[in-house]
Amino acid sequence: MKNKKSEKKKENIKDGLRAPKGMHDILPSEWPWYEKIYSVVNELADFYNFSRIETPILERAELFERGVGTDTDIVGKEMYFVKGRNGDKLVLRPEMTAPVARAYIEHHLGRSASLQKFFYKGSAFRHERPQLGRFRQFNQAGFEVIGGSNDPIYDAEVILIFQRLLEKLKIKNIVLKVNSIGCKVCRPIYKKQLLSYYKDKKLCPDCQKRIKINPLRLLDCKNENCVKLKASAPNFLDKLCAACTSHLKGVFEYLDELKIPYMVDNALVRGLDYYSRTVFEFFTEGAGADVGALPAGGRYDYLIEMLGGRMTPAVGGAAGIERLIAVMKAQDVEQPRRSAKKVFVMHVGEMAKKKSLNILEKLRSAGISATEALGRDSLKSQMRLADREGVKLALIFGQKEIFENSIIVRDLETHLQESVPMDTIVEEVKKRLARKNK
RNA sequence: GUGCCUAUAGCUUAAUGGUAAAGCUCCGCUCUGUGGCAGCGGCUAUACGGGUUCAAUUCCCGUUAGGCACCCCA
Repeated sequence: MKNKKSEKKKENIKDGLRAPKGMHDILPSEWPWYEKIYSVVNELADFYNFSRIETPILERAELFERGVGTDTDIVGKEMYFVKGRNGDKLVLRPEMTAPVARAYIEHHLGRSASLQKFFYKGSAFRHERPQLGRFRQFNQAGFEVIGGSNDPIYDAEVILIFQRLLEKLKIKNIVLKVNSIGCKVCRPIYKKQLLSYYKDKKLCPDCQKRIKINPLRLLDCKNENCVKLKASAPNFLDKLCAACTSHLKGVFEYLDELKIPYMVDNALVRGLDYYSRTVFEFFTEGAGADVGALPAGGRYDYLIEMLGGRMTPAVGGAAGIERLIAVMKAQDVEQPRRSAKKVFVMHVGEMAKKKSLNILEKLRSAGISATEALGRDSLKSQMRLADREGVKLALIFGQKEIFENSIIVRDLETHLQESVPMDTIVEEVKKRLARKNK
């Protein structure tokens, strides 16, 4: 029925050799989206004076166990383990804040300046079921402010940067949710109150787990019954200690000053152990893909200490690149385009083909990005390709031009062409390219 | 990890219990002297395994992969 060849082919490609689940090739057609986002991130980092930091993709498992917490899903069930030859327990980083904190301690970065601002871009890995805007390998860009004081103005600054990021990417219908999850003084007290409130209530199976692991999570259960219970549960915002209350108030004041709209959401609870006080998440509302949290983050005043450093206040957040792209696509943000080559060198005949190599190099060394189709001999097909790529100028070179030591410069937009001396080619091309930009 | 849905060419889609059609793309030619077009020709598919059947791409089961929701999160 079927030939053996095709069966063999199938086994190889369709089964064994595809990319691992939840991990994707970023193909040339996708790169303009990434590049657009990264260029905005770089620009913001520059404007707001954040310096780039890059940490290894592998870290010791212990870093996340201590920093993020073994009870969290991320660390408890989603880490990829990598065996070191010497028995080291390494993991693919599931997030980037703990590694940055580790680097901060390890290199005594707090010594060179009391306040440090970092940004990073890179992949993180979590073994979870892939979904819209959620992958096992995903890319994040984050901003962290470490050291200095715990002034709420830094919380506001981090939020501001992500607000600007979303604006610059033309993402609409942004909703910013802000909450405080207290500090080590008031959180335990609140947890106790929450537990005693829920103690004899009937909970959904999920919440029965939550109450053991992270009682704060009870507040964002979607189960109908649990939602009802929540209504009369104690509200953390009423129970914050004085210091946390005034800190949160400070954040609100700065956000007001910056005219950044936000809503207080006392059900907003971040999953990682290191957060304290301010937590925030951006969402999109209504039209557009619901891909969960967009940029999100919060304050983590205890993390550095938990990792063995000295008590150091810090606040930061991260954005998932793939989620931003998913939302941009869903909201019909215009696809960023790879900038087209401006100049196409065309040849007619063998001799011209050979000589056009030098013409190309001459242009390139003058800083002009030039392309060609030296594999095609028909001028028509070269023109067709140039047209498809949106090239501005065609330089046509054949027998006649070799003889005259000239070259034809054709403007593919105006359809006008003229023959110019070969020696002036760089100037002529520059002149014409500049003309377009006025 | 739990649940639901899906699987036909590179892409998008069609059809059928009797092995498949089209558009776009790609390749070649017309075409070594002028582009967006055209003409002609070409490559490539029923995810995998099993079952029912004279016959399965079609019906059933399993696997795998993908999608979506939950959980959680960027």
